[in-house]
Amino acid sequence: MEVYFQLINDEEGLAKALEEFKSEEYLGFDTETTALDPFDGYIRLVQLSNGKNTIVIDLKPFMDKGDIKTMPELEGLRKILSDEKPIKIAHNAKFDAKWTLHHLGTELGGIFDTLIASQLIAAGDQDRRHNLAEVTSFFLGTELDKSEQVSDWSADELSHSQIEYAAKDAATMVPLREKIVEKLKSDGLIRVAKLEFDCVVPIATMELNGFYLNADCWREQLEKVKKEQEKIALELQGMLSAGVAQASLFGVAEINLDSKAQVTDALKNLGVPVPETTRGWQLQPLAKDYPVVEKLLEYRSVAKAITSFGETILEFINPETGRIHADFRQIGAPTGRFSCSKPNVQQIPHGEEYRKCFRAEEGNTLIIADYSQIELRILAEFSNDENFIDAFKSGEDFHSSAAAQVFNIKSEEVTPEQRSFAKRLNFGVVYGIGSQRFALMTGVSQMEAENIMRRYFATYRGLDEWLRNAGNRVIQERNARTASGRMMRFRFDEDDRKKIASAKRNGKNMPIQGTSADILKRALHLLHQVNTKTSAKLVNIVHDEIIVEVNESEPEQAARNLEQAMVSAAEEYVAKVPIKVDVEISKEWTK
DNA sequence: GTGAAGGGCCAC
DNA sequence: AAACGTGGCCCTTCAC
Repeated sequence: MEVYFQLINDEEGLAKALEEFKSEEYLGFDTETTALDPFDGYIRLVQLSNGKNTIVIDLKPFMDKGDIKTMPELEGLRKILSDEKPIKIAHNAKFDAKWTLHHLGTELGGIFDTLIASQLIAAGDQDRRHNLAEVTSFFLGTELDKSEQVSDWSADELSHSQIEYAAKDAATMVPLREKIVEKLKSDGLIRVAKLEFDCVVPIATMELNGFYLNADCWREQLEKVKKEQEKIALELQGMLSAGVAQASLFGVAEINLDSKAQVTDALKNLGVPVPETTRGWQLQPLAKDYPVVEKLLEYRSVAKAITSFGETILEFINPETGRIHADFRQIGAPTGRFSCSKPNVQQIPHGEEYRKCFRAEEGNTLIIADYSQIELRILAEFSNDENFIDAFKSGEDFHSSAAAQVFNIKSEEVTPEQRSFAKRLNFGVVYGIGSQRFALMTGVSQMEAENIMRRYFATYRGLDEWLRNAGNRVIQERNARTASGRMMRFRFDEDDRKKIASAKRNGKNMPIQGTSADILKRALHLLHQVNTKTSAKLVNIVHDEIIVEVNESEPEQAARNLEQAMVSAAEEYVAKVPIKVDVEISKEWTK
């Protein structure tokens, strides 16, 4: 592909080019930066293209003159980027949004993200890749040379090849969007695409904001936990080696407690009926009969917290901001959920000793808000089940209400055991639990488990029917959808019973889990609109939870704003069931 | 040494 | 025989 492009490095050239571009509906948009992290480098090039003409703006000469965040010479550029129109077409717009926000002081407005669109269309197909070269090849059938991507963008003089590469990336965006839009339309993905695009800037902003972790607090807690781990390790070592001591001529044999093979051997030597795997839920039932198993589970839960989050999490504290700027993937799962890494702040253990180290900075406070039972409310909405909906409408403890209905007794007569059955089933049905698993987790016999499940589904006929239909539907259609139209595709052979069973479970779970993700994303958009007018800063999200940091002088208003955004978002998708959001104002990430 | 696979546990 | 959905990250093991 030949591209007509123009290198711009002064005010006059920029003004002239932008004059031509500002009335366009769409512009291809890209940046070249000297680093991947906006805290580590600067923006070298900004490229804009209407498909016919492409401009490559070299920011270096502007930077040499002063602060590019405020200089009047760049006002036109900042405006075209922040305006809703023209819509900027970018691949992984979060990246460019972070850089323009941090270095140009400009919040990107009007986004079409070809990466997100490609992921929506692939709908969970693991074989598809979504880098720009692959996406271009898939939708346009043309090859894109990315060899200059990692070249030195800080050189005084950029090579012709570098500039041409930069121009091509932006120019490709315009025809690429046209092809992608066709596919979004034919797949019924326009609404969800809009939902996702609206979410890009809130997430970019959140990543720049970061989440404050108090390092001293963390180290202190770590010391305590390490001591505890050593103690438990020693005890476990003693209990396990009792079984192999006879085999060792030298007395006590050392067992690597982190080795599944060695631990399994040792357990067998002690006469423990070790199941196929030694995963927690398999071992749990044995814990009450075998103290060594209980000790092992204790060791593993302590060890996990140390190994996974130990010292390494401190390395993620940015020296400039003193905060953790984790990496969020907007479509991390095919259900639409976010995933998070480096570090995964969606996976911090619940224990207060860990969470209390995540807090507001001096002078601020946190607002912690989470949806109450959002997935079950979505299931109630979808299934239209009168009893299930009533249990929510009553406003009482949901699991108790459910237990009362299932066991046909008064709420006040529900025993803790009955509530526990109901609770586990309520959660389990969302995943397509089977009676075997239910029996194992509750400790009742298989037959008893089947009985309880039969009662449960007899109470909630509508729910039962919806789940069956969802399972059948996915086999017919080979896809499942959420309320926003988000899609997940399934591939299986007619006779592959395992895959079919798995697809059925997915067909039940994906619409629920995915609609919950839709709602959270919608809430982030609504929240962002009001946050920009206040000091409130989004700092973390965990699937059904949003955490905002705000000046301690005005937490009540921020809390109301957050709750309002979350409730409104959910009500766009859930109408028959009340939505409940629990809000806490706290200095620390604890409840 | 490095990298991938397997197994395990954390979050929701 | 029978698996309860989505992720990330750790450790061990094993191949090169």
